[in-house]
Amino acid sequence: MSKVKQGITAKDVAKLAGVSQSSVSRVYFEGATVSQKTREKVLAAAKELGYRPNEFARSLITNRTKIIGLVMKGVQNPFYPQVLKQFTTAFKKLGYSILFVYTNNDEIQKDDIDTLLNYNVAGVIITDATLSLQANEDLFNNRIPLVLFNRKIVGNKFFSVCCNNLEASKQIAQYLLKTGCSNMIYISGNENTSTSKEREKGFVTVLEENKVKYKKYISDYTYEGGYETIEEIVSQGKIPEAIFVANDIMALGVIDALKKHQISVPDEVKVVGFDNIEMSAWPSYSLTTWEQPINEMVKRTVDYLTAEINEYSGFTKNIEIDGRLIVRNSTYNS
Amino acid sequence: MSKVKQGITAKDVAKLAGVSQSSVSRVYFEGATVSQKTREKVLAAAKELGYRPNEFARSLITNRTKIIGLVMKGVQNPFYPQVLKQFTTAFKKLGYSILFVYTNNDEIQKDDIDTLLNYNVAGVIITDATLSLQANEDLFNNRIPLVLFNRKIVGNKFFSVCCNNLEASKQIAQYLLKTGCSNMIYISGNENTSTSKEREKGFVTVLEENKVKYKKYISDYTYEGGYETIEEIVSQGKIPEAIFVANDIMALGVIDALKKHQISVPDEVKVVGFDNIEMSAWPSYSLTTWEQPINEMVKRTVDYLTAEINEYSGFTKNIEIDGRLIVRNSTYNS
DNA sequence: CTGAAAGCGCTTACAG
DNA sequence: CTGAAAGCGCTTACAG
Repeated sequence: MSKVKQGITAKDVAKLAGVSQSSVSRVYFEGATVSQKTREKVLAAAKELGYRPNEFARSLITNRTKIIGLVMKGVQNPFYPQVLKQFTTAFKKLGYSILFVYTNNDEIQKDDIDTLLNYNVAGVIITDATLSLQANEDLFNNRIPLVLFNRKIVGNKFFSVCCNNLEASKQIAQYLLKTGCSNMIYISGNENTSTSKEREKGFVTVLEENKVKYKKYISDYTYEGGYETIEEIVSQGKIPEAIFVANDIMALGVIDALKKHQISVPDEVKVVGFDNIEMSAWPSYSLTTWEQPINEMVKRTVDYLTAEINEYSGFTKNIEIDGRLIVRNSTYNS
Repeated sequence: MSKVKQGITAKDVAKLAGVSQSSVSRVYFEGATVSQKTREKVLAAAKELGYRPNEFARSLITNRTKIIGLVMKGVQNPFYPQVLKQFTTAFKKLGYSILFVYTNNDEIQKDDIDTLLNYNVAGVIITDATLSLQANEDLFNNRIPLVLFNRKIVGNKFFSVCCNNLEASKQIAQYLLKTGCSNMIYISGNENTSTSKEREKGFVTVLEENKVKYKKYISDYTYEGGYETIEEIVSQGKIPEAIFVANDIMALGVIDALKKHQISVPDEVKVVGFDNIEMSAWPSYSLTTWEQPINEMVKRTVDYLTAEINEYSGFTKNIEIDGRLIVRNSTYNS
């Protein structure tokens, strides 16, 4: 335990600048008033000494931090690193840092949140998971605003930001109907996720209205899951005319498995994904998909959190943002 | 600014438990001695009140934190999310949290590091970038241990952890020679990176020893970069017998571009990548590549940092860990 | 083993 | 606009 004190404090700067420690503090505290002269003297002294205000002392008094806790599960799905990048960039501009928590749980538990509470984070984002009652209570009691990103919980007890999954999957069904398909399959993600449920619901609703046959296969939002589902479908000899896959990364597995069995996409089977991850545009896949409006989703999340940090209201709502269909070769032979 | 004090402090717990505030502190401070009776009384009271030690007050005194700063550039390359996941998991077990910094710079600047210094992080990892002199000086002056992960700077002034890029690329060259190729291309990543330089050097050294013709194309470690480089090569009519691509994500772009021009892999051109990202195993690519031993690389990084945190020595070394060649269909038609 | 007290480096009323 | 002083919630010598 040899860490030595850096030892340059506001006191040191004050001495060198010939002002009080309070004045030094005021220079670094947004909103405080200092004369131009004092400011200059302080900044000069600070620069000479290499002064840096201690965030911990600061937070101890203000009981506020400039840290946002970001809890993420699916780092394996390229959609989420993109989300991570955007959140980091957006919050950096606002002077916030990201405390990153990786989790394996579909439902965030108390101990995943504990770290964040210990650091008294200003806000929490959970990107692809929900959270346990206890975990939520801990956040609530500490008045820490929370956003569920790309997940929602039934009811209006959380602020969530998703794309409009229901409407999106309806439009996907309508698009596939228009291309003349009449025998379809839905491949789900993890069944307990709101995204998979809603994408199923929208899709199925339209198919049933149009009296079109469909079948559902349960998978898990991974490439391997998509791949193996096709193996199962092929082994049962139940190749449909179109497959709606609950996310892109699974859809890539679906396409690769179909290729392996020399089932032509889109001639024999049309495939539609969801997310518009970078890879869906790669020529090996050229996947028709639904673009999630990440920019807008991130913006809404950031706006809500900064507002709640500024003045806590506990306001909750399920925000849904429209995306758009991106047609590529997996449904349309150009 | 309506955030209300949670207000449950060691003092409150002390009152309820009928002990002094110091005793409460001792229960939560590892290494302090408390009697079993006191401990029980304190824990009971703490549980009743929902007490949680304030990390900021703690860090203010100890001048140490349980935070590791992780600076990452290439979140778009699937190699790095995997690295992020492993670091988060490893440090969580040790009670450390990750402060995540995303950067666009190949060379980390002072202001990227500033946040980390403000939070007095216990250690810093930079995964795919180097750092400016000033940034390094700031870390050094504050005795904050640093690891360059998957990058190194010439000389021995930093602790870096890489795979053995030189040896790996030599073996890749030897492997390609054995398959009978005699006219090769190296597609580089960003030219200022140590990884790209070393992979080039190892590859070229062996080719020159064997008097084999090669050409170098400069690219940028992205899928698009790989794709466009092939467009250039094709337009020049200079298709080689084998291409060594400095990382996998570029190699996928290379394969897709070759496919587009109906140049058969591996029959007409063999392709080798580097990293062994998940996608390289996907059947659409089946890319021969070099497996970076992420587990071991992460372990060595974590071991070094924890040792330096425990007792700072400033010790530096370039650690290089062996990987292995993974042969797939992009070089070998089974 | 335990308590009273000093102090970490700041912010923030309070006077002037 | 500025300074002296109190205090944020802890850890840590120091006595006992």
